[in-house]
Amino acid sequence: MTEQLVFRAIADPTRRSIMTMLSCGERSLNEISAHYEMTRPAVTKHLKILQEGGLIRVRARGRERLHALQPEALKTVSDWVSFFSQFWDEKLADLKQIVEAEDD
Amino acid sequence: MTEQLVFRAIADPTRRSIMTMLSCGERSLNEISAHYEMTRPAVTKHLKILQEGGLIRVRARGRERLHALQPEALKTVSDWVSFFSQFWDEKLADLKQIVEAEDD
DNA sequence: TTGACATGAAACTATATGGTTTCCTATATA
DNA sequence: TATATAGGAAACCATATAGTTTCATGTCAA
Repeated sequence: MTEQLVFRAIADPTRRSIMTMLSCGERSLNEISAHYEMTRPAVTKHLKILQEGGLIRVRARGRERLHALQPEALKTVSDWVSFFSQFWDEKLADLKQIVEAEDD
Repeated sequence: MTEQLVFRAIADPTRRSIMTMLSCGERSLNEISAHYEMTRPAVTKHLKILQEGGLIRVRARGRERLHALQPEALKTVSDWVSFFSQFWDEKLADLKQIVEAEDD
């Protein structure tokens, strides 16, 4: 099941931080790893897990690999949380239903 | 940071399954572990991690320990996802802002 | 075309995680 | 009070995870 790959991907704080960074635009591996204490291969592994969860996509530009956010994968998480949100925010749940109905 | 404990708690499929089960009402350890192949001590560990994430609360009733869902802890996740949802669902993000503004 | 640069890959390590078995304690009840 | 029941605790195990170092490969640019 792919759902698990998303939850696994967002479970690590470094990976969530990378996602935030990529929300500003695509970045090369070097640009990303410059922001962390860990080595480049360590960041590469995080990027691979993000990719497996469908949260980023990668494209080559010359010798660089540019990583871009693919936030639609978070719909999986959003939907899962929404089920429980009915227990703490009826209003939000209702509005969400309205919004989703409009998409039909 | 407590945020990490929530993401850690929901990272495991068994724990997410337990949360779904508890959405129907509080359950004792025996009732919960009856639904899984694993042993009782294994379920106990999952419940402890859910508790550390603030996702469930536990109370004693005689020799039983009743576990109840505390879904408000998922607001942490909801807020985090909402930041990214602006990139894939502007309408939902807008409505969410309206809802939250009403709470002031 | 040679060197510098961006990345990939492999081998290794330490710790976290998810599970087990065994035994102990507390409570309810025949 | 003796016994069954609900759960806690400790010791242990296998695998996954997060990191490292070292070396190889492909591409740009002087």
